[in-house]
Amino acid sequence: MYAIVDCNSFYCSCERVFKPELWNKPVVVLSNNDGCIVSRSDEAKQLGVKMAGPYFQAKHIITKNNVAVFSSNYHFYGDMSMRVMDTLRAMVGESNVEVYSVDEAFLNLDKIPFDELETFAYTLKETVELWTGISVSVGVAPTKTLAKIANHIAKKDKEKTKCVTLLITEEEQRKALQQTRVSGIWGVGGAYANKLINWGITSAWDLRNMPDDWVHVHMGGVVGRRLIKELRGEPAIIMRKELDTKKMIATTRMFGRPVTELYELKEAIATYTSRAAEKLRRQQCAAKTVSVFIVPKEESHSMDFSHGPSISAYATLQSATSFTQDLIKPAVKLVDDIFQKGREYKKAGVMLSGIVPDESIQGNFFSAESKGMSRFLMSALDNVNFSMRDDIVKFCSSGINKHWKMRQELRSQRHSTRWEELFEIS
DNA sequence: TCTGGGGTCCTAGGACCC
DNA sequence: TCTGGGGTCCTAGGACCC
Repeated sequence: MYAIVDCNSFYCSCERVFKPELWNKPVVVLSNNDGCIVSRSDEAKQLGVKMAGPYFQAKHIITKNNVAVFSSNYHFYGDMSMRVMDTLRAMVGESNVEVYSVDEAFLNLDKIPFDELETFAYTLKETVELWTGISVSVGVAPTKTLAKIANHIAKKDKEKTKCVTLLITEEEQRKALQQTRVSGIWGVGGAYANKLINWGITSAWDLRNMPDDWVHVHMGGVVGRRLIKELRGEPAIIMRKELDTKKMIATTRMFGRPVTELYELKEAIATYTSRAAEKLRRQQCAAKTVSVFIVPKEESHSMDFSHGPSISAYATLQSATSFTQDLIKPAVKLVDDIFQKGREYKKAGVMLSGIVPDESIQGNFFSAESKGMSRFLMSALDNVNFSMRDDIVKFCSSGINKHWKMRQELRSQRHSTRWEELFEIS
């Protein structure tokens, strides 16, 4: 049996932990650049604030109803997430927890006796809330996909379910699948959902009853086969060892205002490259490919928003590296190649790929002897930036003023990760 | 005026090899 | 006259997730 434990309105719940005056009040948290709404409390949902909708469009509802608004505070949320995950590990053992995202984790419950599953699910929920202040919903089922569906049901009617739903018997599963739209299935996104509905397949139950071969042809081959197996209660997506080494590392940001100058674009790219290189070193890896992209601002009058096409270029390095200076140089050069004078840009990003473990880096016959020094410099840099504050030491090419920096006007205090912002009780 | 920032997996097709 | 079959590796692109 699997459980999925999913934090309720995670970012909002984090903000509330240190602000009891917001309990039972509507709260929303914005994405970077204060662009979209990425977390809503139940009260905000009831007011009609849309998930992932642009902030400016919901502003009238927000001011009218006195909704509390926060910019994202990822240091804080990351720390709270760790506390939740540590609690789960303490309860089922480290090897039975798979952290799936910042606010959810799959648990393997094979060791829990069948008739104790329900009690255990409630204990899980209550313990996390008691130890961290974050409320969670728990879904339990024989496969991960069914557990996700159980979790949705638990969240949908909290009064009735008390945030816990089990889909153990075939009867329970049938009912749950019949009331779930195909678009609500984990693994079915917009494209497949539309396709399925056009075929007359509207509920998860309908999909579950389609032949394997049909699903193979129409839903991405083995991916689709796995999906319907899971819906039928046969585990096909197993617990994964935590992926500690990423295969791709990206740092991308919208700008706070449109950018037109080449030097500003270069500063931004240098800054993002530094951040990406830091992530790379944290997982003790090196990268062989650097790609850079910029997105021009464009007039758009269409209803459904989409970013325009991005302009990108990549460079393959002679040998994989994790040194910031060796990555910034090619990255900034790529900006020269793709920049067009006279255009406005709204977003840029850097991606590192071709990632290999650091110890396996092939020596380059022609590279200078300075490698030891670089390594020393990098670890000094990371230590200072980690212990003091981000970016206190940086490369000059990153710029000093950063007029292009994203907006973040409503960020809360980093109560749990910064001494000078510690929560005070008077 | 104003719309995030990360990631993953799979498939198809081309280049290349023997 | 006539030109195979099987494999690997890489990249681009499409789907998905939160």
